[in-house]
Amino acid sequence: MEKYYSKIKNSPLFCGITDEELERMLKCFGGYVKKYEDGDMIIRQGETISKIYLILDGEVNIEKETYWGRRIIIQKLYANNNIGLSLVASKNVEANINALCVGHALILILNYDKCSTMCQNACMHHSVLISNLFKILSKENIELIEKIENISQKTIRDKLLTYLSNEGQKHKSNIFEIPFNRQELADYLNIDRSAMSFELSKLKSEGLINYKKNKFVLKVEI
Amino acid sequence: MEKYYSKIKNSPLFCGITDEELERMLKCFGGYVKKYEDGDMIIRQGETISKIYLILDGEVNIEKETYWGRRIIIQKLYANNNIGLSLVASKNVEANINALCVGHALILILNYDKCSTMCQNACMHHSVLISNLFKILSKENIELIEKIENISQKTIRDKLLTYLSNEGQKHKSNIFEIPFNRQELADYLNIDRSAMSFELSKLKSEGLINYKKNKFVLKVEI
DNA sequence: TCCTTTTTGTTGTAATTACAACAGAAATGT
DNA sequence: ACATTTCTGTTGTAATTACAACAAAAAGGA
Repeated sequence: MEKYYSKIKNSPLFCGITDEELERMLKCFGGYVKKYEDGDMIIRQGETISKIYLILDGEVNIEKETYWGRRIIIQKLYANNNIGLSLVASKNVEANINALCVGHALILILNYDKCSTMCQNACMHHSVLISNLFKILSKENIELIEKIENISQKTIRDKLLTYLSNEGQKHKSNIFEIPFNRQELADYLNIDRSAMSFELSKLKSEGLINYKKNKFVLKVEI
Repeated sequence: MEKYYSKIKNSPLFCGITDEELERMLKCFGGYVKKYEDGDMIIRQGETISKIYLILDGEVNIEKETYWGRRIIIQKLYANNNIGLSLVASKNVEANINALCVGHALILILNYDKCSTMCQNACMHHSVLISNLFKILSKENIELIEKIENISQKTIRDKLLTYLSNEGQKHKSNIFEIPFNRQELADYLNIDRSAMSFELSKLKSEGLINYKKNKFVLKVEI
């Protein structure tokens, strides 16, 4: 557990909390680290969630399956991100997503019930933590709206250009790597993979973008 | 101002806060009520937001305009909802949406800066408020994911069925009113209005749904 | 009431997409 | 290095959609 302290300390979740406080809080919240392997379900649609999941290492896809069996990728999460945070606030809310491990991952798991009841008045750190939770959810909210913008474009071309432009702005650069392979990107943008590949080629041949595997270059201002 | 107290008191934002506390907090946060008319911009894309907006009465559309000039309706908000809450957490974040008044609306406006600095240690209500903020954002998060589910369906038919099914579940009934007119619903689901009308007619003729104006009846389990 | 405006429904056509099937490239394991 | 598997790109066709143009219905105002 101790070997993860530095990682945990630097997460937005524990931002503004000192080392000794952190140690006490982790005990208080029954914190432990769990390993997941490729394909493992960390959160399953329909479950009731009362734990806070913090990714220490690895990659997690937030997905949904349609009634007709198609996969929707809502977002991809990395180290320092929380999984399903919006589900712990209200008890009796069923998870509306699946959280799937991609490759190996290390997840810190905290008991939010203990966090919210035992510390309500006792811990002065509780207010720092809940303030952090608010900030984290705010960021996630903004990212979800960005995703809505991406997939709300009319054509495959517009979806790609909007997505790539947004990624460029996030990286503050015209050169960046995207976190998806082609099939994942298609499932994220809700389009057919082969049609997407075709459109990417077209954009490349027109000189608007360049790419090799996951590395993209934007040659235009959108 | 006093005449709005009962409305304000019953909002999720001030849940768990007593009457006297509320009065003190409203003064402390420089709270005031502002009237908006149809088409007024409450929040404009690109602005930096440092105020909390609480809808006391009326209807507000959260929208985005695409690069190509098309309207995207992200969500429709009503009394007791907050506008752009995710924007106040981090200063220097530019609004990624427009908030437009639909018809008349009454909005309570609070100064979040005062709320977060002055009360950091002084007010014990601050922690209640920030806990409420977390819960509100959680709910919004879940709704955004639901919207993503709706618009991620492949065909117009699937989008309509998914949307109507989700609305039915929310109302816990097969009979319910939707908050959108046809054009708004099309802009919410990112589809063409006329094509949507055509598909609605088809669903009605097939006996899967029934509707008249905004009142819908689901005749199947989805 | 009548007229005007707004909203909703209908239809045909051009554009776009999904899908399937396959080829080529890259990655992986032995 | 080779075989195998996974990932990416290409193409043709059927299905779906956007768009425009218009008709019908409903709502609102004088």
